[in-house]
Amino acid sequence: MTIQNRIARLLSYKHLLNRFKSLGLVRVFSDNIADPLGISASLVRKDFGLFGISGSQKGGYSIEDVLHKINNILGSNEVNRVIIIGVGRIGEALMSYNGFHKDGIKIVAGFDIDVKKIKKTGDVPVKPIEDINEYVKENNISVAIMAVPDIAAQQTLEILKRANIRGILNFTPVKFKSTDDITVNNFNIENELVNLIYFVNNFKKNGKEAKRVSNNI
Amino acid sequence: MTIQNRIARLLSYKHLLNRFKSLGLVRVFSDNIADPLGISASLVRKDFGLFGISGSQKGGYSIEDVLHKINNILGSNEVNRVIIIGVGRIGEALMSYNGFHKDGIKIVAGFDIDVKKIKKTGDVPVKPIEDINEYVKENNISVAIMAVPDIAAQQTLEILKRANIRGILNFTPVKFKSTDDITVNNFNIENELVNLIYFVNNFKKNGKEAKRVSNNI
DNA sequence: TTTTTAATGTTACATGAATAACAACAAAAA
DNA sequence: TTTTTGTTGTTATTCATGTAACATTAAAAA
Repeated sequence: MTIQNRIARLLSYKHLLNRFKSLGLVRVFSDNIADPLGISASLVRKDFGLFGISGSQKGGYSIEDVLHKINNILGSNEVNRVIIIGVGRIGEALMSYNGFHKDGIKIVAGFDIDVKKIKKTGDVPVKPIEDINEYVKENNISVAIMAVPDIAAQQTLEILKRANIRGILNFTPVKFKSTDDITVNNFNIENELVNLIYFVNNFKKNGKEAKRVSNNI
Repeated sequence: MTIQNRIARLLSYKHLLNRFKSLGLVRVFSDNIADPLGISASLVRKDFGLFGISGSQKGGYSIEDVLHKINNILGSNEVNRVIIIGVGRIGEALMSYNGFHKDGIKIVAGFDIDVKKIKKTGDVPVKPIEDINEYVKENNISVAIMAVPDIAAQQTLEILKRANIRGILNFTPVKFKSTDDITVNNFNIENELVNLIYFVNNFKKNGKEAKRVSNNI
C-alpha cells in the first residue's frame, strides 16, 4: 500500500506541476504543492527525498527538473506498450482513447477470440487471440488490459500468464489476486459504485463524516 | 480510508459467500472467509462485529444471514437508480452492461449535450442535458457516472452540483476533490496503468516486493 | 563580515488499521 | 454431570503512514 500511494501522489505532483508550468512558473516550494492537494508539505519533501528529487535551500524546487525526474521514475519518458484483450465496448473505447500518450502509454494492439473483430489495418490492429504469445514476445509487452466478458476472465488470465504478461489491469468483475508471477490491478466498476452509493446514503445525508471516497488524492 | 476499505471488504465477503452458497454450504467460520481473501480471521470477526453481524459460538456464521445483512448494509436489497452523463463509448458501454443489477444498481437514464445521441425508446433512454434537474428531482437520483470528454468535465461537475447530485463516479482524467456537498470517486484509468507499469518495471523484474497493486482485496 | 531569514531535509511523534492474543462460552464428548 | 474443545467477540499489540517539529544551511540583509 505504501508505495502505491506514493506513486499515486507522484502522479498528482506531476499534473499539478504541469499546470504550474503552463502558467509560466519556474520554481515551487513544497507547500505550493502540498496545499492544493490537501496534504502536508513535509510529506511532499519526504516523497521527493525518497525518490532522489532535491531542491535548493532557499529557492525551492525547479519545476522542470522535478517533472523530468518524476517522468523518469514513472517511465513516462519512454513509450510503454500495452495490449488489450477483448475488443468489446470497453476495449474499443480504450483503444480509441487518445489521452494515454501524455503518460507515455501506447495501446499497440487488441486481441479477440471473435474472428469478426479482427482488423489488420487502422491505428491499432486487432489480432486473433492465438497470436498473443508471438506478439508479446516480439514486441516485448509486459502489461495487458483485460476487457473480456466475466465468463471468459479466468481463461483469459491463464492465456496471459502463458504469454508471460507481468501486469494486468482487470476490467472484469472477477477479482484476481496478484502472485509473484503476475500483478493484477482489479478495476471493478460495480465495487466503486456500491461504495459510492453506500457513502452517499449513509454519510452525506446526515452531514456527518462526508470524507473523500476518492481513490486518488 | 478506513470505512472505505471496510465496505470494499464487505463486498468481497459477499462475493465469496455467494460462491460458498452456490456450492451448497450453509455455515462458515471466520477463517473460511479470511483465508481465501488473504486477511486475518480476526479482521473478519471485527468487521462483522462492527456491522452487527453475529455468529454462534461453536457453529460459526449462517451464510444466508450474513448475506442478507451485508446486502442490507450496502443497500443492495433495494434498487439504486444511477444516471450517466455523457453517452460516448464509455457511457454506452456502461449503459449496455447488465451486471449491475446483482448489486442493486440500475442505470436508469443517460444524458448528453449532443442531440444526435437523444433516444427516447429502448431500455435506457438518453435525454438532453437540459432535462437533468427535473429528472433527478422526479426520480430522486443521488448518484451519477461522469463519462464526458475531459474538456467538459469541470462544466459537467457544476451541472451535477446544481442538479443536487450527491455522488459522482468520475471517469474523466480530470481529478475532482470531494466536498461536503458532493462525493467524487475519481476512476482514473491512466493513473492505474501508470501505477501498474511502474510496479511491473521496478519490482517484478527483480523479484522483490511484488506485493499486490490491486485496489480491492 | 556578520546576522537574519526562510526554505529544505530529516527525525520524532501521532494516528489508525490490521494482526495477534485471549477471555468467554456454547456444544460436544466423556 | 463434568471436562474438553473450538469458535466467537474483544482487547492488546504491532506496524505503517502521514504530520509536526526541528536542525541545517544557502541566500539575503545589515
